[in-house]
Amino acid sequence: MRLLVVEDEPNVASALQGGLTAEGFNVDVANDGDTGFWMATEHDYRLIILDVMLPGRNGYEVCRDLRAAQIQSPILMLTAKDGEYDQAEGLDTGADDYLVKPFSFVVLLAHIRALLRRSTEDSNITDVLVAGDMELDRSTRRCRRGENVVELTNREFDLLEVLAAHPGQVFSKDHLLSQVWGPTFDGGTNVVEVYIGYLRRKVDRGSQRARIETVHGHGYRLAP
Amino acid sequence: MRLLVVEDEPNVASALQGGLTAEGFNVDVANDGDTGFWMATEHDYRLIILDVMLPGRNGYEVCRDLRAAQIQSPILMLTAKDGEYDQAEGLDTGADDYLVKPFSFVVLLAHIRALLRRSTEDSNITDVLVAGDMELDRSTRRCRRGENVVELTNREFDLLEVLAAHPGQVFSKDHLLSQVWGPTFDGGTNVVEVYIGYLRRKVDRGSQRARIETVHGHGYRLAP
DNA sequence: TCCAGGGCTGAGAAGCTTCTGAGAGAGCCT
DNA sequence: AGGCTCTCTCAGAAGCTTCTCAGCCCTGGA
Repeated sequence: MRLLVVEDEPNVASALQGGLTAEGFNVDVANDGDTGFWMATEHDYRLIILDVMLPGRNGYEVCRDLRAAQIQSPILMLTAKDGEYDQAEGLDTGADDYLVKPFSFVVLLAHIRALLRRSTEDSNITDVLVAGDMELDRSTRRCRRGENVVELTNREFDLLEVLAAHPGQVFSKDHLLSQVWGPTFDGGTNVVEVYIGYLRRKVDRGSQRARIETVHGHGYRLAP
Repeated sequence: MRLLVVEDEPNVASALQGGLTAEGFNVDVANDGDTGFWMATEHDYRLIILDVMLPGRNGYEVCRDLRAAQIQSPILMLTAKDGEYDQAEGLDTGADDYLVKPFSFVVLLAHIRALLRRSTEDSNITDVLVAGDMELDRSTRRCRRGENVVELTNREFDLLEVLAAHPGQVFSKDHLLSQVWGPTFDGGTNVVEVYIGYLRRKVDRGSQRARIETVHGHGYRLAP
C-alpha cells in the first residue's frame, strides 16, 4: 500500500514518513508541489497527503492539477493553522478530506483509514485477487496456487499484486518499477527481471501452465 | 504509439522529441505548418502537438485544415504567451486541449496522457479491429484468428494494424513503409515483403482462406 | 512461349532484450 | 559473532527481433 506525502518541512515530512512506514505503509515523500505533482502522475498511489503551504505550486493548485490530470487517488489536505483552509475551496479543488495542524498521529491515522476504506468501497476492490487457479489475499499477504500455499517475500508479493490486479494487461518494466519500487528508485530495470524470475520459480514451477508471461519488448503480464 | 510534433523552434522541437522518445513514444517532427499538415494526412498519428506560431500555415489553420480533411487525431495546441491563445478560436478550429508556454515537461506529459486516455475511451469501438474471423486488440496488442491466439512481434502487429484498419483497401509498399517504419526509414521496400511473409505464416497458415492478399504491382490488402 | 520486373523466402548478421547464477550488503534473530 | 533471509547488482548466456541479401518463383505483356 503506497502513499505519497507532499510536505516541505523536513521535520514534519520525516515524522510522517517514519510513523506511516511503521504502520506498514510504503511512503514516498515529495518536498515541493511540482515534485509532488510529478510523482503522483507517475505512480498510482492509494492515498495522497498534501500540505497546503508549499514552495512552487501550493497544495490547492497541485490538487486541482491532479484532478485535471485524471488522478483519482483520495487526497488528504494538511493546513498549518485554522482559518487558512477554506473548506469550500478545498472541496472545489477535489480534495476528499482535510486536517488542521497540529494534529496527533492517531487522528491522522484514523482519517487515512477512513479515506482508504471509503475508496475501497467506492471501487469495490476486494481484498482477494483471483486469477485462474491463483489467489492473492491482500489482507494476509498470502498467495495460493491451486492447493499449494506459496510463500512470498514482500517484494515478490507487491510485484505479483500489481500483475494480478489486471490479469492480461501488459505492464512495462518501468511501470512495475515505479509501482513496486517507487518512483524515486534509482536502479536499472534488471531488478524487475530478477524478481519475475523468483516469482516464476515459486509460482509457476511444477505447474502445467505458466501464468507469468513475457511480452518481448513490452513487459510482463499474468495469463488471463 | 506514434506522435507528431509540429514546432519550428529547433530547441523546443528537439527537447520535445528527446523527452517524449524517452517516455516510449515514437515521435515525428515537422518544422513548419505545411509539412505538419502533410505528415498528419499521410500517417494516422495517435496525437498531434501543434505550435500556434509557425512559418507557412499557422497552428490554427493547420488544425482547421486537418479537421476538414477528416483527421480525427487529438490535437494539443502550444501557445507562446498567455492571451495570445484564444480559447474560443482554438475550440472552433477543432483542437482538443492547449498549453501555454512555458510549461514543464511533466505537465505536458499529463496532458498528453489525459488526451490519449480520453481518445481511447471515446472511440472504444475502434480499439478492437475486426476483419472477418480475425481480431486485433490495440490496447493489449493481441491478435486472434478464429479461436487461436496469434503471437505477433511489434513490427508484425504494427503492419497488420494498418492493413486491418481498412479491410479491402490496397496499400502500396511505400505507404506501408512510411506508416510502420516511419517516414525517415531508409531501406528498401523488401522488408515489407519479408514481414508480409511472416504475417502470412502466422495468421494465414493452416487456415482455409488467406486473408492477406497481394495485388500485383500495387501492394497488399486484407480480404474484406 | 519468352522475358522482365515484381514478389517470395531461407539464411544469417547485428543488435537488443531477457534470463539466471553468483555474490555483496543490510537487517534480524539466536 | 554467526547464521539466516531478503534485497539488489552485475555479467555472461541465451533468446528474440529486425533487417539485408541473394536466389528463385510468379505474373502479365509481347
